Amino acid sequence: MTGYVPTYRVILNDLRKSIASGQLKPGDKLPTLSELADKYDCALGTARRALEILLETGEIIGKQGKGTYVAEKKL
Amino acid sequence: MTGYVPTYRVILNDLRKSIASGQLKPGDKLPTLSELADKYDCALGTARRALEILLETGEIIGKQGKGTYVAEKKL
DNA sequence: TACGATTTGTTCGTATGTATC
DNA sequence: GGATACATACGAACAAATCGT
Repeated sequence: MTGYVPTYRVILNDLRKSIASGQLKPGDKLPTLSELADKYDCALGTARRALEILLETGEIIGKQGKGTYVAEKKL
Repeated sequence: MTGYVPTYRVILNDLRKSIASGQLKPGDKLPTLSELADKYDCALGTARRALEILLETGEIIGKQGKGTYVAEKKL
């Protein structure tokens, strides 16, 4: 089984793994939407969906015109 | 000022208010995507965006082919 | 059993706006 | 002004699950 995993979930999991492992540290800039879409061979909207969840949960911070960054750890 | 509020945020806030006020109780069925899109005069995708956030945060539960329901309060 | 209608779930494409560099 | 990048919104297509006939 293992089931089907939607693309946006794959991206979401990968990013969370990168943050948890310290590969991406607080303040670090994440790949752009274009880079993610290219890496996972998906549409921009699909890549964005992963980021939207991380944004909503406060795990990353989006800065218009600049990029998205790993949020500072909150206690 | 007062700032612009995106449509999906308006829907999100309204639904959260309905849940917090008890107007929508745990187990209750939420309006369908079509109904929300109709009520707020927006596209299905925009209405869905509000629900996706509530789904991600566990505030509601989606059941394919049936509808979306207010989640049981967790302790 | 089979079919259609309904509803949620995923993905794509496009357009426009806003902010930064 | 132009290029880059995030933010919102629309439309469309298809899959999967459910329900009623």
